Amino acid sequence: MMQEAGPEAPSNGTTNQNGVVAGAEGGARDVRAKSATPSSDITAADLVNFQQQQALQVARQILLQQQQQQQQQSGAIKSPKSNEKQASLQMPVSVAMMTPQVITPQQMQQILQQQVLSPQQLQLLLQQQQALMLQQQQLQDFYKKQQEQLHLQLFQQHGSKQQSKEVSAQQLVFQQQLLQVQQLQQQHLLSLQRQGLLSIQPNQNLPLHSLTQGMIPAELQQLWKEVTGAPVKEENSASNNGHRGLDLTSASPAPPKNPLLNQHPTTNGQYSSHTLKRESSALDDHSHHSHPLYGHGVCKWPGCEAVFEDFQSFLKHLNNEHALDDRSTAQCRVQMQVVQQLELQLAKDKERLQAMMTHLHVKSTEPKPTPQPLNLVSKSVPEASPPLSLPQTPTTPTAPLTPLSQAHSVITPTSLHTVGPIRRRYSDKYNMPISPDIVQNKEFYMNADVRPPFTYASLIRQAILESPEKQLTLNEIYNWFTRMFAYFRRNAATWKNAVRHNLSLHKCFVRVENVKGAVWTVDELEFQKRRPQKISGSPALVKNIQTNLGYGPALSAAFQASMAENNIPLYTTASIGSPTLNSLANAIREEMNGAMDHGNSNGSDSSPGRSPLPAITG
DNA sequence: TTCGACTTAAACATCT
DNA sequence: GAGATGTTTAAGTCGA
Repeated sequence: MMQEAGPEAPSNGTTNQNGVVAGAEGGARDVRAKSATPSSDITAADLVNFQQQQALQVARQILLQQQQQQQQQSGAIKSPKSNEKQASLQMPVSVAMMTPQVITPQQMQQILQQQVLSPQQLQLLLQQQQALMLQQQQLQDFYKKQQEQLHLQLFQQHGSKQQSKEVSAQQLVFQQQLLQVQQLQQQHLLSLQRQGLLSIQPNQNLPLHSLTQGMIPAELQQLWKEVTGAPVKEENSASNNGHRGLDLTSASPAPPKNPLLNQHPTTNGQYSSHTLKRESSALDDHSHHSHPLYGHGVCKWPGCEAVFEDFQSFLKHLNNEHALDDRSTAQCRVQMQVVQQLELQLAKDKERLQAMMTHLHVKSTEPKPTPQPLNLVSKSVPEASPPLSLPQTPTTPTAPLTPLSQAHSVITPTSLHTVGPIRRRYSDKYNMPISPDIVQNKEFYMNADVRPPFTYASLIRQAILESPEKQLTLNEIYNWFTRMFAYFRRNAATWKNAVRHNLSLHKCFVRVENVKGAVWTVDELEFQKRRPQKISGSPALVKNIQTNLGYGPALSAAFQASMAENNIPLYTTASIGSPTLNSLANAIREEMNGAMDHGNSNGSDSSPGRSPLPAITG
């Protein structure tokens, strides 16, 4: 009846094994570019150069337009001489634009913000800003010149009325244009402020630190002290113009002292931009109090920790104390640096983890340079050892490495990432109890959609043995599977059928009629019987196992020695953060113990909880 | 190449 | 009748 044929049931277990490893390996080899990003390449000197070039272009354009307009408006008045005079204005203006004096607070703020802007954003803003500044400057200069010229003409010609009117009209036009440009600039500034890209008023002072792109931790600390402890120096608005003369090229033309801080400027820029936008949106939404800067009645602004009774008070405080000023901006930058540092650290650790996993994977897929301990041990050893195959989803960093032993046979370039049913090779023969691995990787198997590297028979047996009465109904076995393994929460049609099939197939599973219906139990003797006869029973078997299985004498000795320590240092060290390796050690122990058990006695149960170590070490 | 273990799919019977 | 349970067969993979 195909009662369990589900949509997910694959027609062939090998269909979904294709090419996953390549991607994973590619990911593992995802070497992050350490080189400077475009943004980090932009130094203050570059900015100045860029500004100069932009200024030249814009100035020429503006002058050209102005000249054309002037020619149109007062063509009769203009003599070739005056045109020459106008043309001669280009030079001083352009030169003037090249001087640092034209760097306004806005521009400086742009530079300050450069680390949080993408290069594209930066260019765009700079262009806009520069164009507006230039327009204004040009108009002012031009207006000045026009006035001078006007006076000259008036003096020379003693002012014919008509000319005077035309000149007045010219003046009016220029004044209007000047006003227009000023308005545009105001709008531009407003828009910048709205976007959170500009945080200070034109006359506000800028901390010199802000001009440095890369900051070493000491600088960060110093800056943090300044911005959190020292009062804000925003009073020198008048003398602030002194910063106009600030030589940016000397301010921070040097490359970042700490290259790490500038590795992801683009990302950083996006982040900061998003953060600011998010904050503004959060501020807009006063209904919810899950403000990231507000928690447990405390302002979480770095270095603040002010206590508030309600959210509204906090919001007021936030708007008043942490408004858009240079102090807040600097604090924000510091916080960004902190985050960036953490992200870098995380990236490093991720990379390290990837390298570790890649290394282990490569090792496991190597032809056979190293012995294949567990797998082969269990193979020749009789039943019970749970096959230890590597989980097929390296994408999950927490993938237990326990199954290393079998990895060489299970992990293949095409199968490594397979999540669906695959034809895995369990070279062991249920030799060992799987409980240590399952227990220690419980969390992993419960959450990761990874096929457990154990045979159905092993799992069924484990489920039954874990039950208080050592017996389970079929449904309870199902439940155990789904409870213990995320993988079995899907593909039910496949694995449930397999479970039933295994229950019926293996004699070790005995169906018992119970009051609550039919339950399944494990016949351990039958389970043990399934082990190859040639192995069981002889102490020499173990040696045979170890040698046959690739355990050289030295390795065997070393292995047993390490086992004697009961901790298996090699693995326990690595398993500090990874229960998998720890379970690998347990599995090895189990494997070895299983072999010894069968070598020494037949009755030994391989159930979890026993202490296999003495069997090996003596 | 053969064999055994294992997985998967499927058909079928029985029971609830 | 539908679904769950249980049995059996067949085909295929894999390692020894």
